[in-house]
Amino acid sequence: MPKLNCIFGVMQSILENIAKHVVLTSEEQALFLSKTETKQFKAKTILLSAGEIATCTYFVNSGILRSFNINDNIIEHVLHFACEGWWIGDMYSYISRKPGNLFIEVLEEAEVVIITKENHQKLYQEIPKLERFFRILAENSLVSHQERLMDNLSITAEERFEKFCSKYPTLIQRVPQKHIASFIGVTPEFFSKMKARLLKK
Amino acid sequence: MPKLNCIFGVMQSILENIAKHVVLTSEEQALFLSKTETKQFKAKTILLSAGEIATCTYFVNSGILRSFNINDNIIEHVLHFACEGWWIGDMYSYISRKPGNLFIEVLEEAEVVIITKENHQKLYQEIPKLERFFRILAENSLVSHQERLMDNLSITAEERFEKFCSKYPTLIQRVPQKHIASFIGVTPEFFSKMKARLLKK
DNA sequence: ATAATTTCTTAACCTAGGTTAAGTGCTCTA
DNA sequence: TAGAGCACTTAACCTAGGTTAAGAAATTAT
Repeated sequence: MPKLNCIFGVMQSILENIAKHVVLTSEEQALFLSKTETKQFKAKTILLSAGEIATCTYFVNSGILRSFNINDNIIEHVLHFACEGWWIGDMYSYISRKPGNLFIEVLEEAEVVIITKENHQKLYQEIPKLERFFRILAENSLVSHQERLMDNLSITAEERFEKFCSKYPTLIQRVPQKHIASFIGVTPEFFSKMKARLLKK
Repeated sequence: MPKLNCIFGVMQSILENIAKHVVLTSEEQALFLSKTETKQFKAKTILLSAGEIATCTYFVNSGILRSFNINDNIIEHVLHFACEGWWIGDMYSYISRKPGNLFIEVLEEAEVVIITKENHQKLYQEIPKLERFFRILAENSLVSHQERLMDNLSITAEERFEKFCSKYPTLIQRVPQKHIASFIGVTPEFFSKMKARLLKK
């Protein structure tokens, strides 16, 4: 595996991601990178478990992660997928410093940029522009959660599935369909039934 | 109606709200207030309609507003309530500058602090600390939307109602129950049935 | 390759919550 | 103070999606 390429890829990618919303000088870029750590994880690795306090935020350079919770009936619910160029974490636990409800798991071997809460806060002090970046990130995420919330209330599972397909076409091939079912808000059995119904058309 | 008291109340309130997360000098406070406008609205006033571009964000000093959308079947879905000390708006439309899907309506006569997008952006330039404030606001809002999303997938309408009651005890007395039904994600008829069932216990 | 484990499918049956409709209050407004 | 809307309730009936269970297919590990 061409490690150097990967590392290079990562670094570009997270800086590019930031550059979408704020302009950092090259010193600031270097400072930012010095406060991050990049790691490889194999599939099935659990980066965070429910009950733990989330001390890090993750940026995915390659591979796929998911966040999910497990309710009293031992049923998993996928909150989020994150593949190349996406951020993921347990925002509740991260900002409140209380034990969270989310698990974060690697679904497909991944290279992940890790920022600890400590470093994150130092970065806010040293590069105030990052407040703006993470504000915009949170606002965009909020908008997509609002949309998903309304979709769960006002459209059918079939329509949600179609939306998912057009929004995240690559994910369908890459993650087990039971997780997509969960993200959409139906059981794997119903998802399977629904898929068969759609194929007949 | 003691207009001066009201105005004074508003101003305190929004500055107090900001003071929860960032410290402004009194010059900055004055600058902030100079970029806002406070207005009274009667119940049933529509501040924003679906299809329009949201050019303002609202902070509620008194009264109650709600945001909702209307789907193809002419059914309303409440996204949000906002009473004293809450912010409300159509974040999607506001940040994308595209026509939104939300209506914002006054449910109970209200005094509202209005910030236009233009002024908001000037404020970001003149008081960069506000980036931090609105970052934190967006992050908190994100967390509560994530929780609501998971609740809609993993707990029953009855449990959601109980959560609503303990989270927003004052709203139950003040808002027509059909809107609470909608917020929770059930029809008014089912809500009524559920309430009767709960009273028997 | 082969066993072991996941994942996916199918099908019969079940239920939370939706729909329709009719009736009973409210509460504004005239 | 009437009466025109709203807001709420009740009840019969309906359906999207859940549950259970068992087998088939695909992965993964040995």
